[in-house]
Amino acid sequence: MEKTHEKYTKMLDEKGMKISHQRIKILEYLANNLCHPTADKVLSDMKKVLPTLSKSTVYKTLNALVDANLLKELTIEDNEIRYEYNLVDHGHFKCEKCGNIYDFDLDFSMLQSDKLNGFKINEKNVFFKGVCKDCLSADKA
Amino acid sequence: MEKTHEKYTKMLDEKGMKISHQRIKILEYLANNLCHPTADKVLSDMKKVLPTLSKSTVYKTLNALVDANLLKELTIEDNEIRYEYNLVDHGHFKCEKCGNIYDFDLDFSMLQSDKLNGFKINEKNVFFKGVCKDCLSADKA
DNA sequence: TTTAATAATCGTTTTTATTCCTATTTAATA
DNA sequence: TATTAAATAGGAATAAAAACGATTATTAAA
Ligand SMILES: [Mn+2]
Ligand SMILES: [Mn+2]
Ligand SMILES: [Zn+2]
Ligand SMILES: [Zn+2]
Repeated sequence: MEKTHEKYTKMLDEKGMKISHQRIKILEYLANNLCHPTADKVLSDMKKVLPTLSKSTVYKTLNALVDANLLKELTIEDNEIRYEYNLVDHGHFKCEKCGNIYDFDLDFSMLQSDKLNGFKINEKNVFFKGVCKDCLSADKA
Repeated sequence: MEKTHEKYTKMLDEKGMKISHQRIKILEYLANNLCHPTADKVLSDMKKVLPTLSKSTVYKTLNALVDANLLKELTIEDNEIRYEYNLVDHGHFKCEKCGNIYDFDLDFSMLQSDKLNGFKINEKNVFFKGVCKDCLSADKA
């Protein structure tokens, strides 16, 4: 219990962030929930454990963790920001039926264009939309 | 004048959409403004020509044109939907300094992953973020 | 351990993009 | 031209995210 918290305490500390109970718990939540949750899902799930946790703290903390490069922000749909703990480059697939977001590996070095010569590229994003395997086979039945 | 409108009238007609002055003008605007404008920019620019044009008409029309596959929707940032007339697959680069969005060509057939075998892919999106050439050279000065 | 300074949290309010509502107007068609 | 069905205008409603300010927690020094 204390042991696992030490990990997140250290992560926050290394980024020069003040250690708070909420920050440790939110970071731990993201590490254990790799489903790309929205701020709202983070809040509603964590209220069960931290009943006094506020919406504004969740938003502010998630943004702070993104700024510190401890989390990444995903904008697949326009109406929701999603967060993820996995910082390794990978692509995303969102199923239009079930709404699940799937990770997939991709060689990001292949993604280049002569038109961007002289540009400083800080971030590469790849996302697909469609229907996932499970939903396709469910349709046949 | 009439001649150019015939083009957009035909495009709407072929999709089974009712022809209206607003729809023709909005489609024409998107064709002539390949800068990936937001609904708000479409409205404010077009108010100069159509002063009675309403917000709700712009939103409803843009959505209808996307549904009819006459426009494509871009979600690069979470807080704004952008629209574009160019339906050919291409990547996008958003400059974090000036906010400009640049198009670039890319071989989309290269984008695949074994993990997505059996998935139905309807849409592929690629966007980068960083600093554009112009902003970089402006920084040196 | 106490204290003081600083930063985070909470609860609320504000902002803003988008959608919804409906009376009125416009377009399609017979 | 008259009928009908759909689109528009204008404003109200919605909801995610950010801003605000009082309170509380964290940190580091006394
Ligand atoms: Mn992911
Ligand atoms: Mn484009
Ligand atoms: Zn699915
Ligand atoms: Zn720039």
